[in-house]
Amino acid sequence: MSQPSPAPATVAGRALEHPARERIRLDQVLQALADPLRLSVLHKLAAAGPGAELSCSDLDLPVSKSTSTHHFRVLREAGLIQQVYRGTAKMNALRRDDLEVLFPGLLEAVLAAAARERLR
Amino acid sequence: MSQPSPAPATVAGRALEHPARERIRLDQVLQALADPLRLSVLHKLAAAGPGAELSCSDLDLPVSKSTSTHHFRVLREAGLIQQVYRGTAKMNALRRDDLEVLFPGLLEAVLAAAARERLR
DNA sequence: CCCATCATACGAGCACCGTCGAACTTTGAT
DNA sequence: ATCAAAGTTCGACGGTGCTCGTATGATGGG
Repeated sequence: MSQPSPAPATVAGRALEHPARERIRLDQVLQALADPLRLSVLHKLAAAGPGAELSCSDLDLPVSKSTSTHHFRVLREAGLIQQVYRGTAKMNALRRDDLEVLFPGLLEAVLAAAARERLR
Repeated sequence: MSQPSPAPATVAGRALEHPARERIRLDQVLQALADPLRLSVLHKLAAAGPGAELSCSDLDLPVSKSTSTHHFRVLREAGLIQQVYRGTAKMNALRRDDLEVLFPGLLEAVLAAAARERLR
């Protein structure tokens, strides 16, 4: 039953818990969005193009590593990003499709709003 | 004791502080949205039609009066709602236009997302 | 094999948030 | 003038969130 990892070939690391699409909760998503640091992570991921993968250190947050880990976990558990181990690095990607199916236009609107505010 | 309140001519009550459109901050908006209770307030206001005014008690939140006051203030200070005294009641209305100018599609997307999740 | 690198876990501190009850103010009606 | 209704203010309490430092674990290269 609970032995689902017959070594997924692609990646050697430990598994990371992601909420299935149907389990993504709006409250959690909004909560995750309501932090400037996390918003900046989403912006950078979006700006890197669709399907782009950036490592945690690539994103270069102005906080300690433990704090960084904390924010990435919040984003992952809210269902906003997908994380995958690649060597010693952990790669992050936006869950654009899942979010678009669940809450059409939401991510776009928020990112656009952030971009717009940046230009004031 | 301090202020005899020189009668603002428009309406009998004293004035309430609202952020001007240009002073509305996205972080504050998202923070305000990230609470189920406040989200439900916005939903009810939106459902009441454009320009609709509902009193605080009309919205009938499942919390004490002081808590209710707190949430309405958060919404007002974030720039999401406009409040006006009308007799003993305080009327609330969505700031649709201002929000649409600042962050096009954002409010719609959030409300639609909430509605969609309600149907799961 | 050892080590540097990337990230996690844990505990702690601190601030903020959501909640309440009680006392008060303002307004309109009896 | 008195009273009831609608909100506000205040202080308090508990929970949660953001932050850090230190110690720990996994990975890949020399």
